[in-house]
Amino acid sequence: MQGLTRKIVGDRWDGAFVARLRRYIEFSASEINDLRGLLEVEHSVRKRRDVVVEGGSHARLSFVKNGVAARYKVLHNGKRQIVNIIVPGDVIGLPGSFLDTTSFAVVALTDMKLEVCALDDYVALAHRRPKFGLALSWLAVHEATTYAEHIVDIGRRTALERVAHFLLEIHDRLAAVGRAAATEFDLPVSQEIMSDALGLSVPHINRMLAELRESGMIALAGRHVSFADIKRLQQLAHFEPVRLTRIPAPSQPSTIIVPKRPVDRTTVDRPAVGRPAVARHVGGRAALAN
Amino acid sequence: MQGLTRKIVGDRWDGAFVARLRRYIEFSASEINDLRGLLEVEHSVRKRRDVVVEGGSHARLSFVKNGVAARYKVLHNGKRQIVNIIVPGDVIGLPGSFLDTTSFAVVALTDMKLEVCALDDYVALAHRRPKFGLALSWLAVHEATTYAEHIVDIGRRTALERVAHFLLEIHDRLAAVGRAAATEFDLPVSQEIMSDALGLSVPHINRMLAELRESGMIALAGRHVSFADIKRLQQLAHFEPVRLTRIPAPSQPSTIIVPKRPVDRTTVDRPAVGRPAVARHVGGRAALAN
DNA sequence: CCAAATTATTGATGCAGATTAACAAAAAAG
DNA sequence: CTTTTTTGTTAATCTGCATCAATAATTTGG
Repeated sequence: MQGLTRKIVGDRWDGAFVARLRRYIEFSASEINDLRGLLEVEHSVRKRRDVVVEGGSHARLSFVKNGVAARYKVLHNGKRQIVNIIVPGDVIGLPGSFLDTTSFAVVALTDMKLEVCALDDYVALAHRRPKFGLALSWLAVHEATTYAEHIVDIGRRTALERVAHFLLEIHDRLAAVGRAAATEFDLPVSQEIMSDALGLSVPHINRMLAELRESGMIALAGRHVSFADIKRLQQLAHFEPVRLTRIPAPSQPSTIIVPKRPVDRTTVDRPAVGRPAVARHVGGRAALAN
Repeated sequence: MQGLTRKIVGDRWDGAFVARLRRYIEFSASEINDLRGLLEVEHSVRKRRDVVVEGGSHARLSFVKNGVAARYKVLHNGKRQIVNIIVPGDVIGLPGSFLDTTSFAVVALTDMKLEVCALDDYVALAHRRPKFGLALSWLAVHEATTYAEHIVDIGRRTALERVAHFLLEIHDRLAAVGRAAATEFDLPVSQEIMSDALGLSVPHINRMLAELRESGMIALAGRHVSFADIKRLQQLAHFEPVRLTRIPAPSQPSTIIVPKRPVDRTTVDRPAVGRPAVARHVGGRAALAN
């Protein structure tokens, strides 16, 4: 299973996390340096342990250098729902550190290495360097988008589609940080984790994986997954990777007060797509942007 | 149905949206004024129309002054999943304006009034006034948290629990912007919308509502809902409102470079809660924060 | 105020996926 | 290398909710 740990990028001190921020906006060496000043020395979390992100004034952000975790919630009926799988380059503490009544937990699925930073310090940095505040916004929006995709997954996809979508998403996110090859990767989670992430039972996950194998879309060897027919798989799963725009550069660098903008032929209110976007049982194809 | 429109706060020009930002951090009059400078004149969207939020350089943020909308995605199999119900004080365009491949749509469920602002302008403002960048982060984190709750809802709650949770959540969010009384409100959505939000069929939504009524937890008159036994309802739904911390004030106002922090007895790695947090079929109770 | 469209309600039938229960195969631990 | 623990696999049975269908009540719009 250590094919998973194939170290490619992100193991240098400023690896995965800085790379992640640079996906949204460029940072100068001195800016990166300021951020570095906030980071505590590297932390380790062992497999199966909880990653703690206390709220209040002890809130922190943890940047994952290495390893995989799951953010989850347990209901009183004993059922657990995993909300997101966390991979290198992701940030832990994004919902958690901001919540009064703290309600999601994170458990390490493998041994992990983290860079930890006090939220207060990060906010102070953002006051001096606004780009960091914006970068945090983009990070949070990215997170929200991933969650939105998961809602669609669980709410409206069949079991087979869900499993296919899960494989494609995890692969895509690992590949984005150099942890996966083009059409194959080591799945970093057990079927039990998948079941709690997808709202399905373990036996059924197993059957769906078997079905994907039998129908020739994937090949499985232990936890090593290869996409034998990625096109068909993507089509089945209705998969579309999440890609954010970059943070726009400010048109006029600063200080000038922008005048009130005139009304242009804007946004809002338009004929929609022919029929009632809210059709009774079915719906047509999707409408527009958001 | 116009009990819904009981105008309390949020109808003055700087109503719901500014109030929303102030939930996270205090703004001075001059700061608010800068924001005001970016807003285009008020826009209207008619019921059933799509709210357009184009991507790329035409991206915009729309602040809901009035009315209700739904953010959704339609799959190729024709099924629609509503990801979130949008109420006054919410922002439209948070995922949408940041996505390259634009994949979520927003439809107005009632007539709406919006304040629209170009994303580029907002970002430029955030460069001058870092607080706005941070406020956007908090807004996005709030959004992400709501979505996370929806994942749990759809993934692990029974149909009855889901409907109960939906009612409580919408009520809580409406009450937060002065659009609902303490234990009653006008449900701003049809059962069909609920069905697409909760991943259930319309007939089943109907049956679950009937069951909640018969068991004495709610009373229904058309779309007017009263919580007859809110305690029991909350318990059934395992409901916990989303409450974010406020943005911490910077300890040293600015410019001073914060020195590298020493390692304190930190976060991470701890015995977890007794047994394997990842138990086979069930799970124990929740563990820690995030 | 009437016609058309949308929304709510109720019932009968079927299936996707849960549940339970073994057992096999791998990892981990010693 | 052996024991223990975790993970994977398969099968039999049961059920929650979808689906389909039809009708009643509302709302909207001309």
